Amino acid sequence: MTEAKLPGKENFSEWYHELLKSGEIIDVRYPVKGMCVWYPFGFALRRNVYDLMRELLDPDHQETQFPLLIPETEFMKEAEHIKGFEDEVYWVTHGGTSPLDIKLALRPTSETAIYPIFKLWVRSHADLPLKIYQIVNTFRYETKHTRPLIRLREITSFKEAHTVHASWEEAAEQVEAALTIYAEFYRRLAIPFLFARRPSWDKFPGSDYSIALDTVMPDGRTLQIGTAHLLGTNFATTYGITFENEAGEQEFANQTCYGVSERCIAALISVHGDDRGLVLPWSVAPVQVVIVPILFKDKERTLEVSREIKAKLAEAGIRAAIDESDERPGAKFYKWEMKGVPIRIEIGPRDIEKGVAVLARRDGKKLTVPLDGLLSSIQAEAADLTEAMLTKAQAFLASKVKDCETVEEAREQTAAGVARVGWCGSEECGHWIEDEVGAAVLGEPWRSAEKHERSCIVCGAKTERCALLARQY
RNA sequence: GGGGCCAUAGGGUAGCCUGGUAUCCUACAGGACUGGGGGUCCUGUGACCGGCGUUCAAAUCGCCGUGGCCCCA
Repeated sequence: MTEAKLPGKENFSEWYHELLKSGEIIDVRYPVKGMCVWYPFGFALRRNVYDLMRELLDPDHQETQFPLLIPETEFMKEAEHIKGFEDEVYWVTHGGTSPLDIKLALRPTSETAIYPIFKLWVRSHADLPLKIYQIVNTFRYETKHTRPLIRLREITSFKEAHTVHASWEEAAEQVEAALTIYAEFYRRLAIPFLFARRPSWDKFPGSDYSIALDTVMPDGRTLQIGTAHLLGTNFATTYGITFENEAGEQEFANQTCYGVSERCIAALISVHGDDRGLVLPWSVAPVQVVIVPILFKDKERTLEVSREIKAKLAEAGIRAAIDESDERPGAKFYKWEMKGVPIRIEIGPRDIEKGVAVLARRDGKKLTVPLDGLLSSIQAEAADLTEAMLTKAQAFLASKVKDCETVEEAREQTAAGVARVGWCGSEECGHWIEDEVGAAVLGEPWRSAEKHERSCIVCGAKTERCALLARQY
């Protein structure tokens, strides 16, 4: 079944590409640059992950969907926003053979599709706050190298939320609420990350400020896996989103937007995977338990017991599968390990005689458990496994972030990790750092408790501020 | 933005320099024996990225396109 072994994870790029294929996540062979196909198994994983996202958003947001095409006239309204995206927009210029009067953009993100409608939906303070989200595909004509799930021309799974508020302060609170939701989302996926306030030159075009979540990939480069933007009244002014306040006056609304894309899946795969393949958290694994019957002697009896176990697990809401194929047991073990299944149950004639089963965790631990306590054993091991994954991932991230005092040190550190350096916060010093260190300024840590006196690595000014530096995907 | 490498069955490859019959592994299909960590044997299916050019003849040489990977900024 599963063919070639994976290259070692230390060879990250090769490992990642091979795993997408062998783990049946993404088929990269679609003949358009930067556009990939979800295998059914990968799509099942995607669905579970996005169901989790919905679960977290739905209490306070409404899901919706806006069109893919945006008329040029709307798209071109917000000057700063256009500047940020115009080089990477796909345009629809023809309907059949007739040129269109007004070109249509394939959304690179949906602000300019949504906000003209927000203008209609928002009339009075009673309509606020308005909080919606959609999970859609977006298109960006990337000129750099595309990478499956990481840098795409068609982003297939962009979860974007858009909110409207009466005041700037309330919008800023919403940004914090969004970050809290994302933190919980990634906690459940056992993916640790860093919050950073993006530097002014890297904020979302048209925003007041942007907060990002970055995780650290196995090679030490960072991956942005979520952003939240305080838009203030910038777009509201452009699109005329006003509301009547309690005093009866028309006022511009304050807005936020925040998004997560399938990069969350890239992170999931990269952070947890090992040399044997995917390692998926229990909460989102398409197959949580695989039962491998050991078929010799009384095959029918073994299959019968296996099916009973599967039925019992399914009844408890566990996604279980039996591998009844004609492979040898060893081949099945490798196959399902490649697919990241958290728990495997081996059951053969000898176990049935003794009333037990062998339970093997994806992290290698193996134990024999009695059949009548199987369900609770699985639940306990699943919880422990998830905890172990998070602990391991956190330790890795912690090992990849270091305080640096000098440019040389920072340069060395960012070769395979994240450097934290004193930074006065000026744009001039920021650019200097990027040039000299040869890494990007991710921004200033956000929600970080620890503050202490430093000096700017460039100008030497005393400051409590600092910057996170890294090579980015 | 700059530079390099590459494209041969579903996947991985040999052949290309020096033009002529496409190699091996794996996967897949059928069968037999097997079965607690990638089984064995038999039989079979399946490929030269696209276009143009050079040539008696192109996987091989040239040009263009498309797609992929890596490095640097």
